[in-house]
Amino acid sequence: MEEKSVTGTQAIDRACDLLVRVLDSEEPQTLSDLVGATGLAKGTTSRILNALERAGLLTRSQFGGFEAGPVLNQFAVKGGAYTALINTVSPAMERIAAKTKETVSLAVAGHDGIDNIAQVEGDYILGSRNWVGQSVPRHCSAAGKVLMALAGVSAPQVLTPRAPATITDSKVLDEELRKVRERGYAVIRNELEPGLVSIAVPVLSEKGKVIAALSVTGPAERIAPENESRISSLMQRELSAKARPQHEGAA
Amino acid sequence: MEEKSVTGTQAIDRACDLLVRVLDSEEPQTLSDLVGATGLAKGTTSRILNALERAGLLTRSQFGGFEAGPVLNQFAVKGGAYTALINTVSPAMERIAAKTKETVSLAVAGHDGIDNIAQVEGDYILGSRNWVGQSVPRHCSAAGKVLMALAGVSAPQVLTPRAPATITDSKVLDEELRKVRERGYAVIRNELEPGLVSIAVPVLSEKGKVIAALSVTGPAERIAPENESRISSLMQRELSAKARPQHEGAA
DNA sequence: AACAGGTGTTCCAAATAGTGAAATTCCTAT
DNA sequence: ATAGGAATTTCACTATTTGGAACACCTGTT
Repeated sequence: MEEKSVTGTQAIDRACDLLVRVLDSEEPQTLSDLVGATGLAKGTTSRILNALERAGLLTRSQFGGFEAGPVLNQFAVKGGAYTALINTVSPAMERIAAKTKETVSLAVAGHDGIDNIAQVEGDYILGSRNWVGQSVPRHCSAAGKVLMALAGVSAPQVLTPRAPATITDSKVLDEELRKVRERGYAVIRNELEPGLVSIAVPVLSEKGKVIAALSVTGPAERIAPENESRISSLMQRELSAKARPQHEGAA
Repeated sequence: MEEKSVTGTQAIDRACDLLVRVLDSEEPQTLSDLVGATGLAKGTTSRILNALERAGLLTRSQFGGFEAGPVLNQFAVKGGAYTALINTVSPAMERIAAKTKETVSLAVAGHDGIDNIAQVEGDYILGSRNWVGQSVPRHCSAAGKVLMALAGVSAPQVLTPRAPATITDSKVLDEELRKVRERGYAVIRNELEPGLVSIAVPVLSEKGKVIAALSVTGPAERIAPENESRISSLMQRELSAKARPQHEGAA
């Protein structure tokens, strides 16, 4: 029940799997954790982890267990590929957060799901917590719908339910994506978590390609269906204002 | 001419090598680049790169060539392991930069060399450029000397010359490290680049372990040998002031 | 001190899985 | 259309990885 038979890389696939597991977990992963999670033989796992450590990709935490190694931490301080995008969009995010008082997030299509790469908190106490560095499924996030509808991101194979209203039928999802293309924005309501509403609009590159999605997230009680359109317009307006130098309204 | 015969991981070692090469280069690396650099067969290289791409560790740049993939970029926005350290030390770095007007850098022992993880620019125009995310050899950097002398970091196998005064004899290096332990700080002068002087002091964890090195770097013309001791004391003072709340001298 | 209990590493024969040279496909430019 | 370069796939061979079990290594316990 895996991919479509790719050969010649068993060992490397296993190594990658282990590496990614370690990177995706908050806690250092011990050998036994990883053996349990992957089902690999203990000896094999040990050998692979040592190879990854030797390459500087992993390191042993002083409390036991493996975590990201010097090469990756060094890569992280360089900033990664998303920095430019984040810097461009964050002024708009600040303005939207100031006006809506809700949490504003920026997301891109990740390897398996939607990756949240930046977030600005709103004023309300009841808001979404910081989920930068986390992934959510494509079919039950507003950003995911935008990226599937407008950026050619493919739909997940299986539409796993996450909340009462999660779309689990691919026909329904197709229709939903059609609506997103029509309106230019996407909404989720009780689809990811009960009571959670999120509205997302596309972020365009200079060449007009959809490269990311910007979303406003808050509780259903504060974001009524009749406000969805207003909020999405606000986001689009602030996004397209990003290029302009700040000389509006002053004097 | 490699390591001491580690077996059972040829494929993984090759994959790691390719991955690290891509991460360490600024430019996307094409298949042929990597074939040339590693000497692997074209088919093998292609297969490995595809496996790394499948895992989300690499991705194909739109201009051709491989670069860091979504999994690693996602890891990078989370911040990596050095963030806490950088946040703790940066106030001291700011103060030192303000007082010395020279560039101040924070470095840790990386996988192969000394990794620069943070930097504060001084006022002078003639200063070191931003080298965050870059590595320098242990034996010809002040931070490297500090970490070798006081943090148990091992000396490089071969002491490659980099500048007129680079230490290339391991006896001399041992003696130099003894001096570093005695004084509590390290200096390089024409050892990394002609005309470049750097003074480094250890950064301690709460438990008193040396975990990083802080250095001041500038041209030989501005940093005379008789000032080395003064500058190192200044750094140590500002570093140890880091814990104190700011209630000194006010009112 | 000796002993569990748990964690990580090394050994080894067996055969699976990776290798590389060459052929093929895929582009892009002319 | 066609040539040229770059990446991928093929395939027979065997070098390389594999996994179970034995071994070492701690850390806390009686």
